[in-house]
Amino acid sequence: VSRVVLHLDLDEFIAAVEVLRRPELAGLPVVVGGDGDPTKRGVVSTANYEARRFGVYSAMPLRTAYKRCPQAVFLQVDGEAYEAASRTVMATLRTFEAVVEVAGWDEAFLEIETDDPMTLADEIQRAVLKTTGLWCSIGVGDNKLRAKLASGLAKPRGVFELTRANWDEVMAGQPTSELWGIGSKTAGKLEALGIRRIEQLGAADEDELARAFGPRTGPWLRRLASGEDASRVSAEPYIPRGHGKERTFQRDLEGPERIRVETVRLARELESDLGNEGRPVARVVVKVRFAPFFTTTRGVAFEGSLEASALAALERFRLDRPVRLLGVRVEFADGTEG
DNA sequence: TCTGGGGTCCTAGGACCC
DNA sequence: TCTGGGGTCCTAGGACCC
Repeated sequence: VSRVVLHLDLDEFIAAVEVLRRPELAGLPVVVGGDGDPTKRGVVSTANYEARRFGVYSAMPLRTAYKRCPQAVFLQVDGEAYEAASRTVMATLRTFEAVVEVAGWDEAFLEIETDDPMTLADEIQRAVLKTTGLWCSIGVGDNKLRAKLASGLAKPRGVFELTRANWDEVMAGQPTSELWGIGSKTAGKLEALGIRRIEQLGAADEDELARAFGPRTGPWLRRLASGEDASRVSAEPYIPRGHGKERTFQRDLEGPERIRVETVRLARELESDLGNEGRPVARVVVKVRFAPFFTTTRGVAFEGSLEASALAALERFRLDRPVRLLGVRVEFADGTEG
């Protein structure tokens, strides 16, 4: 018996939840994002596979999605519905003899003892389908990193095993951006150093990486390329470091007074989100995105009230241009750093 | 009428202290 | 007249992820 790590990832999660409660949408392209109006500012949260065939993907502006697939059904994001579906999925996973780490609405890691992880993964996949009607893909690995990458390779509705044994065969020739944590910026910077494929990153000079990416990130990038990962699956409840609320306005805000009014509104909404949790707030940070798309932040130590602190932070901006987005965020004083 | 909203972690520079 | 080096904390920005 050996310990394995599984990573479960629900397939087209948000779109699948929507189709589940509206069976008449089955087989149609469905795009979930914003308030469901594809002529407004907003992006795609999830497109189902039918919509992806038209080139519609997560994070794409809704207006672009609409151009590519005007016949799609556009739906508003309904966080509570996804939250409820997610809870059922996680409860199903906890019926197995495993350490379960929730890693977002539609993802979880499981650490479990088994001789036959592939069969176990099949069982889990069937159990989730049975209790929720949702399909998932499961990666089997010898650590979290490999399990996570394996679930991507398993999609859709599959199971895939990625361990030290087949790492090179599967990953060595892939572009560095396939790794979890390397996005387009880092991939571009690596390419400028002549590093395109994962095997090249694994063989790269650590000092050169440290110079280009910093003392921790550089060596970490090289470790990623090896597939090694010492982090543990943990069932410990997660303690958030902070909480924020931000809003993109359908029309840019003009003038400091409007901006102040909306900042106060956000601060009050955030306060009500925080409820009576009573966690002490250390800092309040205001984010301003000026038109067309230039973002800066300013923060102050918490003083008096959330509203007063947010206004104090706002005072540190020069509000001489139209504002596209405002955000207010708190950082908790009893955070878990250290 | 490109470019959401919720987060996390790391980096670099300046302040400050010894 | 010239001008150290560590360490830590704070802050804003960047990159990434879902």
